[in-house]
Amino acid sequence: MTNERALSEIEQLVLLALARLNDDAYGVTIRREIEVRGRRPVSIAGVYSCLERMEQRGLVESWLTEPTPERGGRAKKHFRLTAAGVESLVQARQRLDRMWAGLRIAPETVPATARRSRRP
Amino acid sequence: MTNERALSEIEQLVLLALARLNDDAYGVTIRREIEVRGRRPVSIAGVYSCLERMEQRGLVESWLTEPTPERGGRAKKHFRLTAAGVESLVQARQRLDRMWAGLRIAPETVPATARRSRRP
DNA sequence: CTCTATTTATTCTGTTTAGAAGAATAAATT
DNA sequence: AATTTATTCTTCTAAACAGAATAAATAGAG
Repeated sequence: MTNERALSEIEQLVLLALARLNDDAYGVTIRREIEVRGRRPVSIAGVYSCLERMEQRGLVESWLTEPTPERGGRAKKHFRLTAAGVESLVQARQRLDRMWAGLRIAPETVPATARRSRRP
Repeated sequence: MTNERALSEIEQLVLLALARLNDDAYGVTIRREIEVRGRRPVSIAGVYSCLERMEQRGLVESWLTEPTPERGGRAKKHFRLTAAGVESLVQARQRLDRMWAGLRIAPETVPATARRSRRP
């Protein structure tokens, strides 16, 4: 059945980029989305090898599109989420939600000075 | 800018386990927390090497505690978050929040098992 | 019109190291 | 000595990086 292996951080970010980019998701735009919105530097080779890996696992699927009439506008390899990809993305999110649930340090309440925990 | 390296998934989970376990955080309990709450199998060697790595980066700190009067209760190496650890944890969370923001696939709307914790 | 330069996009090569699996070791109690 | 809890060690695979190479398109000089 579906491989239960957890997603690495980059795998999560790539899947999330796919979810946002919709029809415009290919190597370069995926990388840009992660770097701009995620503020997370990532190598282009890392993005591609990650995509290839996830395609083999059935989390994403790809197809070639026609060249576009612009400089360097060669045919692109586009990607989209599969149902399994969406599911494992949601599971990764739920896992983190469970781990965060009830913790005193919450992202919205922490400025830069996190309160030290007291002894119970 | 982002001179700090991003956290891997396991690094995040270990830091979150530390945040919850407070004074009771050491190799075995950290692993258990991740496996039970995170439902994420992780090797014990992975936990320790992750901890060592993060200690060198200043994200956690450790100290040895006294043996306890129970079978196998040898001295344990306890860990706690540093301020830098809290900060990078929060940044990792905020990064994912930004990536998730506004996506139509939301954890609470997708599969049947999604249920927010009751906590007003 | 042709040939080279430039741009966008992907793939390849080599390297480092995170993390898994499992054995080995350490230190406590029974 | 045997058992239990805890940590460390050894070996191995593959994820991710850096950077070069390649591919395919248009632009521009002549």
